[in-house]
Amino acid sequence: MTRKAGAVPEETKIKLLESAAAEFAEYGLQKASLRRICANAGVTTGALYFFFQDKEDLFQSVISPVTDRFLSVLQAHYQAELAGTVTQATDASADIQASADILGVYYSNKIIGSIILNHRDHPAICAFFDQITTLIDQQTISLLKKINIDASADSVFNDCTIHWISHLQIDAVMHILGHDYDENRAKGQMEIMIHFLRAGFLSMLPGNLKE
Amino acid sequence: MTRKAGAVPEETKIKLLESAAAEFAEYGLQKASLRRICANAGVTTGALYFFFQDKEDLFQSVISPVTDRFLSVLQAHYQAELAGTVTQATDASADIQASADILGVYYSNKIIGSIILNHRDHPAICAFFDQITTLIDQQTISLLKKINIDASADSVFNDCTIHWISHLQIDAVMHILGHDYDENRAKGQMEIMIHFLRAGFLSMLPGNLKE
Amino acid sequence: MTRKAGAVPEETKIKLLESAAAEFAEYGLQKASLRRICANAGVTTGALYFFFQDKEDLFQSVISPVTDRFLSVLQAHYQAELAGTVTQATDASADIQASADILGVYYSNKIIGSIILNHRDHPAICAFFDQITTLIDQQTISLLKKINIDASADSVFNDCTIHWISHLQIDAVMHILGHDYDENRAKGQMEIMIHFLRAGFLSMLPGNLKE
Amino acid sequence: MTRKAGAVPEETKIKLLESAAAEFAEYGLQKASLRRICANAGVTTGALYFFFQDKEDLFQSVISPVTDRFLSVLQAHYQAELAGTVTQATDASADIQASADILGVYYSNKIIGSIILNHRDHPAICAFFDQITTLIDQQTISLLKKINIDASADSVFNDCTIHWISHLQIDAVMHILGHDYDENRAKGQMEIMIHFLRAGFLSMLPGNLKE
DNA sequence: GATGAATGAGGGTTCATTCAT
DNA sequence: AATGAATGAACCCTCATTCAT
Repeated sequence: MTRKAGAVPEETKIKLLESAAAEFAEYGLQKASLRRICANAGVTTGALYFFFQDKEDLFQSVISPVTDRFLSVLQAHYQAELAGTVTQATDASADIQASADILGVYYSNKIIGSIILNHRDHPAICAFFDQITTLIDQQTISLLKKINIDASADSVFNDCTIHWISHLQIDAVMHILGHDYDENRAKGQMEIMIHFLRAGFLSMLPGNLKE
Repeated sequence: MTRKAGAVPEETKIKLLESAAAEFAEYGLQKASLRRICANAGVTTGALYFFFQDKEDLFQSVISPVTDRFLSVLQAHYQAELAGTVTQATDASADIQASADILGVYYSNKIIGSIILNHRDHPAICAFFDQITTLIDQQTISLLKKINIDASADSVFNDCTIHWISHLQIDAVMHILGHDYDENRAKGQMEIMIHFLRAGFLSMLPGNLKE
Repeated sequence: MTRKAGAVPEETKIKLLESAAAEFAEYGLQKASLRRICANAGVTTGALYFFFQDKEDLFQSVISPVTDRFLSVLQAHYQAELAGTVTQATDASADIQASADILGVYYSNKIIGSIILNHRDHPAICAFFDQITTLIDQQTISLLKKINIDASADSVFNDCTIHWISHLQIDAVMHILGHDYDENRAKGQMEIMIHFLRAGFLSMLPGNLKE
Repeated sequence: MTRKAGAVPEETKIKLLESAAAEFAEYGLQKASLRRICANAGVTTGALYFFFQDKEDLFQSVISPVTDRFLSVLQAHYQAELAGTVTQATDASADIQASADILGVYYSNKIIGSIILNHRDHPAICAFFDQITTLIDQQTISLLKKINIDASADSVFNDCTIHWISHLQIDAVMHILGHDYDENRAKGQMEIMIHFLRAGFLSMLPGNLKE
C-alpha cells in the first residue's frame, strides 16, 4: 500500500537479480521459487512482475550479461587472430591467451557462471553454446582455409569433426572450472590441455595423417 | 470399478517403466508427472506405488538396467585389454572396438540413453559417470605403468589430466550420440576422433613432449 | 499364490491382533495404517480382510477382550459388595480392593490399556466408559438407598453428581496409570485418593452437609 | 477467474478461522479437510496458505485465543487470591467465583472450547493443560505453605496428590461442560462439587487426617 | 486361508501468476 | 513502483478396500 519512499529506481531490480542468481545457483531453474526470490530480495511478488515478464524472463535477465560477456571476449580474440599472420595458427600462445581470458570472465562471475554450466539443456543456454560453437567453428574453418586445407563433408574435417574440435576447447575450459582451482593452477592445467589438443589437431592435417 | 486382478504379473510394471521412460525423456525428471505416466500406462496412481516407492525409485528403476549395461560392457572390454600385450595399448583397434560396443548399447536403448545424457546432475547419474570415469582412469594409469610412465601429481599426467582424458573419451561418444547419426556413420566418425585423441595422448609421452 | 503350508488356523489372526495393538498404541486409530499392521504381522492386506470386516472391526476386536475384562472385574466386585453388610459401605477396604483389581487388569494389558485411555472419544470406548459409569452409578444409588438417602433430581445427589462421583473414581485410577508407577507405589497412592474421595462423599450426607 | 482483490483486509482470515473451528469441532484435527474448510469459507486453498503456514498453524491459530483467555482469567484470580488473607483459603467463595469465571469463558466460546476438550492429546493442548495444572499446583502449594503444611514427597501432599487435586478442579469444570447445562444450572452444580472437593481437601490436613 | 495387484478418491501443499489498490 | 490478497491447477503421495486367483 505505502510506497517505499525514496527507493532508488532500479535498486529493487538489482536486488531481485542478485537474489534470483543465488536462488538459481542453489536450486536450479525449475525448483527455484519466485516467492523465495522475492522474500530474499525483501520485496513482494508483485514487484518482480513489474520488472520481469515471468520466471523465464527473469532467468534470461540473470544470465545474459555474463553470456554476452563471454561472447564478446571470444569475438574480440578471434578478430585479432584473423587479422594476424598464419604463423599464429600454429602457435599455441594465442589459444592460451584466449583461454585465459575466458577463464577470467568465469572467475569474475562464478555464481552466474555456475548457473550457465548447470543449465546446458535450457533453450537460452543451448543457444549461447551454439553461438560459441559456431564462432569457433568459423574460426577453425578460416584457419584451415588460410593453410589451404579442404573442410568438405567427406574429409576428416567434416562438420561433425569441426564441431567437436570446437566443443573440445569449450569443454577443456569447463573441465578446469569444475575443479575449483585457483586461477593460476587453472591456467597451468589449461596449457597442458592445449598442448594435447593441438597435437591432436595437427595430426589430422594432410601429411601427418596416416594409419 | 472394473478390476484387473487377472493381469499378467509384471505386465503393469513393464508398462509403467516404459511410460515413465517416455515421460522422463520428454519432460525431464522434475517436470515429469506421475499422473501422466500412469494415465499413459493405462493404470491409476495407486498402481505405481505398488511397484515403486516414489518418483525417485521409479526414475532409478528406469535407468539402472541401461547404466548397468554400460558399466559391464566397459568392464569386460578393459579386462580383456589388460590381459593382452603392450602392443595393444598402442594400437587403436581395441579402442575402436570398445567405442563401437558402447555405441551399440546406446543405440539399443536410445530413449533411456537420452534420459541419462540429460540428467548428468542427478545424483544417481553422477554416480554412474563417476564409476565410468574411475574405470577409465584406472585403465589409463595401468597402461601408463605398463610402458613405465610416471603419473605423479607434478607430471603432465596429474590427476586432472588423467581425469580429463577419461572424460574426453566419454565425451567423444556422447558428441556423436548427439548427432543422431545412423550406427555406421557414427562408427566412422568415432574412428576419426580416436585418431585425434590418440595423437594427443602420444604427444604427451616423454620423448614426444616438447615445446 | 502359494498357500502358507501348515499354518495353524487363528495364528495369523493373533499376529494381526498383536500387530494392530502395537500400531494403535503408537499411532492412534486414525493414523494407524492397515498396510503397516499387515506388514508387521508378516501377512498381506487380503489376510486382514479375511478375519476382520474393516479397520473399525479390527479396532474393536483389539480392545474388547480388555474392556470386557474390566467390566467383569468391576461387576464381580459390586455384586460381592451388595451381598455384604451396610458397614462395608462406610469402610474403605472394599474400595481399595476394587481399585487394586482394576489396576491389576490394566497392568496386565498395558498396551491395549493405553489404547483405551487415549481413545476416549471413540464410540466403542465411549460406550465402554458409559457402561462402567452406569455400573458405578447404580452401585452408588444402591448404597445410598441402603442408608436411606434420597437421590432425587433436586438433592445434592442428583444425576450429575452421582455421575461425577463415578467419574472421580475412574479418573483417580487413570490418573495413577498416567504416572507409570510400579504397582505397589500405585496402590499406595490409590489409598490416599480413596481417603480424599470418601471424605468428600461423606461430607455430602445429610447431617454433615452445611455451609 | 473472478478476483477479490478489494476484499476487506483480514476478512478472509476471519472467515477461514471460523470455518476451520467448525470443521475441527465436527471432524477433529486429523479428519478435518483443508479443502472443505476453504470451500465453506468461500475461498480457494491457496488463500489459506497465504494466512497460515500449514494445517497445524491453522489449528493453533484457532485455539490459542481461547486458551490464552483461560490462562489469563485463572492467573488473575490466583493473583488476587494470594494477595488476600488466609481466611480466604478456607472459604469457598473464591473458588466458586473462579470456577464461574472459567465456565464463563467456555460458554462464550463453546465451539472452540469443545475442540480443546476433544484434543487433549495434541501437543499444543497438552501444553495448555500443563500450564493450567502447573498454575493450580503452585497455588495449592502456596496456600499449604500459608497454613504451615508440609508438602514433601513422603507426605500425603506429594507431587502426585497435588497434581491430582489440580486435575480434580479442572475435571470438575469439564464434567459440567460435558452436560450442556445452561450457565445457571452449571454454576449451581459447580457449587456442589466445590463443597465435595473442599471436604476432601480439608480431610487431608493434619488433625483431620486419621484412619 | 491368503496372496498380490489394482482401485480411485482424497490428503496436504506449492506454485507461477494476477490485479485492485 | 510496489503491495498483499487471492487464484486454481497441479504436485506427489497414502489410504482403506476389493477380488481373481
